[in-house]
Amino acid sequence: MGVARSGEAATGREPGARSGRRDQLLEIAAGLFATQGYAETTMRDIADATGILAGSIYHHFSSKEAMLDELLRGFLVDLHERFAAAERENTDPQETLSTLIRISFSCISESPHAVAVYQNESATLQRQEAFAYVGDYGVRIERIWLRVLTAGQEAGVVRSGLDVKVAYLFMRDAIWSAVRWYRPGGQLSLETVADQYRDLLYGGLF
Amino acid sequence: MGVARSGEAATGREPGARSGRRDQLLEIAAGLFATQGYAETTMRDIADATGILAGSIYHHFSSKEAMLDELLRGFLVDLHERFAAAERENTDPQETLSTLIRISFSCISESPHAVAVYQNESATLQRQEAFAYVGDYGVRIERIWLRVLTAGQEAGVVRSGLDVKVAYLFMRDAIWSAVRWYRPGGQLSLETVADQYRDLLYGGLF
Amino acid sequence: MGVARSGEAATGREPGARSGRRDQLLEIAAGLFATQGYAETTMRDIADATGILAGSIYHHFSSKEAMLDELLRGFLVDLHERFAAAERENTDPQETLSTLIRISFSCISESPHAVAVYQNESATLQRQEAFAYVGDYGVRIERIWLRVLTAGQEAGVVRSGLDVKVAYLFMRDAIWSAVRWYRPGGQLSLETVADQYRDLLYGGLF
Amino acid sequence: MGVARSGEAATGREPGARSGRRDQLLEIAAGLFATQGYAETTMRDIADATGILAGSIYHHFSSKEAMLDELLRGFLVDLHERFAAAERENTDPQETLSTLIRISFSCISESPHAVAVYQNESATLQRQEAFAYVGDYGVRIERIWLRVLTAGQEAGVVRSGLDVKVAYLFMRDAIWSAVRWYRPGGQLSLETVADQYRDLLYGGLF
DNA sequence: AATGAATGAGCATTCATTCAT
DNA sequence: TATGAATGAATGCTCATTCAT
Repeated sequence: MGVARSGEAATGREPGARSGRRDQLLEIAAGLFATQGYAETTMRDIADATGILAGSIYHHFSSKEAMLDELLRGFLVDLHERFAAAERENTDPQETLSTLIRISFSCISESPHAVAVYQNESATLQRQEAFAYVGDYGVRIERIWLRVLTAGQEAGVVRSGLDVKVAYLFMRDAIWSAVRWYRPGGQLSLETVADQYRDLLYGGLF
Repeated sequence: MGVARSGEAATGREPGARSGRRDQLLEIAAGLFATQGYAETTMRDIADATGILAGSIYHHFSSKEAMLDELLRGFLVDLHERFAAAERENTDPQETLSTLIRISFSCISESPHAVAVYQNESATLQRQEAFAYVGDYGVRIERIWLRVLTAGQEAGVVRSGLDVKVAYLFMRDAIWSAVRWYRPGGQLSLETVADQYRDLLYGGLF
Repeated sequence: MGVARSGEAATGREPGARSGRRDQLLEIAAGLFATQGYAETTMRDIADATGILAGSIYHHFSSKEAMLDELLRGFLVDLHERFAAAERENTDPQETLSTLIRISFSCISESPHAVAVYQNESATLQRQEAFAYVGDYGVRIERIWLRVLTAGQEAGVVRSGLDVKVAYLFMRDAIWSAVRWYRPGGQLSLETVADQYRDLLYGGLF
Repeated sequence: MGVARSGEAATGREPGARSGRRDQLLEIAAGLFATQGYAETTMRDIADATGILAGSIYHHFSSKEAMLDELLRGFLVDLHERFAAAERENTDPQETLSTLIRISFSCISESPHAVAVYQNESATLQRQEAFAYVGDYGVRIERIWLRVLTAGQEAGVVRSGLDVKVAYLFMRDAIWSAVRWYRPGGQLSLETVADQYRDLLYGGLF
């Protein structure tokens, strides 16, 4: 978009804009993958939306799968890191849980496309060897949540009758599914949704 | 459909198995659509799994789309009817809500494939004219839940601070998403899950 | 045409109605071949129009090609016989020519479907070994016309400057093409058309 | 179309050959459509004859129908324009008629494939919405001929007893059908045929 | 005679990918 | 970097034909 090609100061690209086309392609692809589905999105769709020809994408990405991989891996690495940091830096289970929920909604807000793609495609993807890491990260993230929930139960702040695994799945699905209907700029602000969700979860959990 | 041909008793076909191939095909297709995705499932996949040739499917269904249509329409008509009946026959909002939740889990138990397909494909499908009814039924079902939640709020049993629309989406997503991970015959019985979900929702709602 | 198969008497079928379904099928097929084209007409089209299932046609005809064959062969045998008789029974070239033209229009009137099929498909068909006879009859018929035209030229009634081959093709195409636009029961009666054509041809020929 | 790429002179491409493959494909397709029929010609036939794979055709044409459309539209637009110009630029009816006939034979000589396809497929095509223009051009062309014939009748050079519509159909069919048997380089030159046809028509008309 | 299920070959079309320019 | 022509495998679908009932 508006890439000044002629010479661009002899590749003296300003930091932050980095490899323009590459980022642009990945962003556009993410949007299409999220709304149409990965399989339903063709390289031509991506190319058309970017204003180049399909074959030219291969100068930036080795395959369509590589685009999906980069998108998901970036998202999962970041998400896991943020969750892990939250667990590391907090001691109070209830506080930690609040942070995990807040991080989740931040992600929906910041990378809705990646979240949607993860929601829609991860089940199918995990069966492919190349995307086994998607399942791995899912497990690692689940373990964090389970540890926090268990700690909460031991601290007596989370209901003792609860199966923490069920509670985790319940929370995970409720929260992440919001990406499917949440439209930024719509009637509801993400904060409002996040607050209501927290109340609903807390009322049920504690 | 369900034509009882003379001699059916003679061939010892149990009632319910009815028009063999057609039902078999739809069931197999449903399973594949649910696990691989509609677009990712080829007519050959379905045919192979059934033990016939791809072209032969067209003796029973006019197109791949027709199979999806029959699957979704049957599911939605039935689901809507059960929800509508629950609203019609109950007066107490909390009781009604319990029934709606119970029906939802029944559906997940009885037609997991249809539920999964609906979960995974409805967003994409609604943009197609031929599947506009998918969105229509979604709206009708939402209205039922919203009426029940509002009635609950007016009766003072549902928290007054709650945005019923947000609460509905929260419940809907949490419940229906269970189809993605629930495996019949696994560690958790559906009843256990349903009970825990009801408790989590009630704790949050009331 | 009108082949009396053994057993016809046994079934007590009134003469003239003969083997009902078979004739009916061939007639319906002829109509469809004529209007949609042979390749574009499916066995299902024919079956639907007849009120039976496609597979059932094979109780009457061994193949789709067999239907076309029977249609064309019957037409060509009959046409050739009539032309040959006209040549045999007439002595005056101009009289004979008139008869040939009259026979042609009779055919268009009596078997418009067969004429149309012959017009539309003969070129493609002649390349197939099984339909080589179509070309053969074409040649035989052409020879009759050429003999009559040559006799007319020798008798001094047909213009001497004329290349009889060109004249024949001119006449043949003009006359038979009428089947493409002539609609019985329309504004023009076949007689009117035939008269005008004869005048146009005579004016040009003599 | 006709994009003069830099280096075209360098590659020594003669002007008129222009965008090689596309033109080549359309020409080859035209030949196959004309001799085998449109429906009977497969994309593989065209691709094989061109020396590429069937799928590659779609790089140049969006569909098989698009090829037919381009062929017919180009032919009809050109033919109509030439007929219209002839009517516009001539005052004497007999002279105009001569020109129309001459133009027709020119077309047969220059674009025999397009003429043949039009002859063979137009009847079937007109029923399809996308090819309605084929019928429209047919009507427009007919109107030109009818106006000229009528003017000739009023000027007293065309026989008064003639139904001009019948005369037109007679002429049209006789002339255009020649494409079916005329082979350039055969015994008869097109000029010879055209001359004989003109004489035959004039003898009949005037 | 007719049905209806099935076959197997073929068709137009799509699409990720490659590569010379 | 980008183009555009080409590939080759796959996809949904059609259709003449067969055959047990």
